[in-house]
Amino acid sequence: MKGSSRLHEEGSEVVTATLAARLRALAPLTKEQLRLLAQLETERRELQAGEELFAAGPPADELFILTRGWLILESFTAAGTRSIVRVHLPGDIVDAASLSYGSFPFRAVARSEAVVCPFQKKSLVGIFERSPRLSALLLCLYSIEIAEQEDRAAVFRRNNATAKLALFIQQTFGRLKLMNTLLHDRFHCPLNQTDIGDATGMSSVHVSRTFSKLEKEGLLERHGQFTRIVDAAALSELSGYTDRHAGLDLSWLPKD
Amino acid sequence: MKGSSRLHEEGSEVVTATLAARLRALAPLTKEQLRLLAQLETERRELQAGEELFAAGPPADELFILTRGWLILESFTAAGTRSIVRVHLPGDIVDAASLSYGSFPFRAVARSEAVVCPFQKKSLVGIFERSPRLSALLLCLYSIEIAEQEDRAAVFRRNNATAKLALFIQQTFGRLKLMNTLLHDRFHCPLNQTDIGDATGMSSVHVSRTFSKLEKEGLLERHGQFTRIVDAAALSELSGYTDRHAGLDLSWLPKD
DNA sequence: CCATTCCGATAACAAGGGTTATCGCCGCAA
DNA sequence: TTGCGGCGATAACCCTTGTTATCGGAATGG
Repeated sequence: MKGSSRLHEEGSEVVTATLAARLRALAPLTKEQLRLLAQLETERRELQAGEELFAAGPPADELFILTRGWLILESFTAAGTRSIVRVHLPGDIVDAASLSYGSFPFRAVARSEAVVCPFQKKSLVGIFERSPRLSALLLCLYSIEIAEQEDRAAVFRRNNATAKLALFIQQTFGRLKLMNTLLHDRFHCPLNQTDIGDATGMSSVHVSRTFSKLEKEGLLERHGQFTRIVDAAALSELSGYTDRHAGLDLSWLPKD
Repeated sequence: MKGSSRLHEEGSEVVTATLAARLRALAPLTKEQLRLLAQLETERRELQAGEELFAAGPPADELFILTRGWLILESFTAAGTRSIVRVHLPGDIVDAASLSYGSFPFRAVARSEAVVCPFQKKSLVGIFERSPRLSALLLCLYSIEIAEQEDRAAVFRRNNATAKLALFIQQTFGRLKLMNTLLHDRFHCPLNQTDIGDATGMSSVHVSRTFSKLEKEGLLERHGQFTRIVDAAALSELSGYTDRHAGLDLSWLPKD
């Protein structure tokens, strides 16, 4: 039993997804289009939990597709307070916004064992030149990102810890479920309560309080790093969560 | 003097910009590319202050480019609390994220006299098919949007009213300055303190308190709806503001 | 000219959540 | 086995901010 981690004992699955898979989940793609996307994912780099992918500052001429594991984007104030800007899951382009910038504004750190595929920004040109459909789909991916970010900002504006935590759980779980025919209604999260606090804008103490409250009220159950959503409807009520991967209209996409 | 509004007396300029102007500010465009963009801005619709552009819910097969005035995007919780998700200025695609969605998630309301150019989502196909460069630039526009939204979320996470207000002022002023060879260091904002509160996640009372504090400390001055930034450096220190329209790297863009 | 409405300033009070500290559990290494 | 470090739970205290209410000025309309 020594070699098998508790993770596998409890039935976790390895979370894996490519960008191609993510886009194909949005709309059908031809073999040629998949081939174009595959060119972005030829290189491969493995990261250990805690390893830094990039620091804030250095010039950014490449981007990374996260294909396995969890990765966070963090920023620090002058005073040293950390804020987790984004929790990345497989299929994400890491720090998608840095596409336009000369240097990375945030630091990226793996929170579990992870795999990324680095590619040159320049390689995107091939996609823009050869496939209007993929160009449009990329824009859709970015616009979904904006929508989710707007949802987060909307909840963060009102200072309600319960809503913040509920939204975090729903969004994270929703995105895991998207790429993964998942483990029932239960998911594994390698972030500790301090991380979750920095991601939701609350102290770790209050994350603990709020988690306990939600559990006591029967909305969820926890077992170590695993969370089971018991009453999704009630959670959504609290957070105002809407699944931004549903309700899409991509009928206008170009064919090729 | 009866007909001339106080606005003009104090030297406000009419804030106007097209999407073409916005993109051209990012990177040089050919006449042909400008022509393609102009096709999105052929229709035109005027709005009065307070007029609704669209409600939350109805099907969305068209998008709007705001070319003049101020417009806000608002959402309401079940309890009736309002949150202003986004303040739109000329050159913006209104609710850019709704590109991918079948219906509008938010309500859009003009906050001053405004002009929008409606266009069908389908018309974007022409751009994707004919200009890789414009396709890429659109993606850049969206990624800048994400970056600004991330900045907002980062500040909203830490509950610091001063930082929230400072960031709001800096981001808004920065974007006005971008499209507008502006009025010195002073700008006009048609939003009242309740609006600003709903946009920054604070009560109108606290907006008032915080504004007064910033003024007393000599970081800014107010005269009616006009605000003059006195100490931009100090404001940035408070909010951690960085201008997301600076530091761009678009060297990788396709030529055509 | 007065009534009404909108808005910003201010005060008093309440509360949600941050801060700090302590404790206990668990896994891991010497 | 012991010691150490990371993590979550819990308690006490306090501060920032929300809430409610009142007031006064400015603009608007009859």
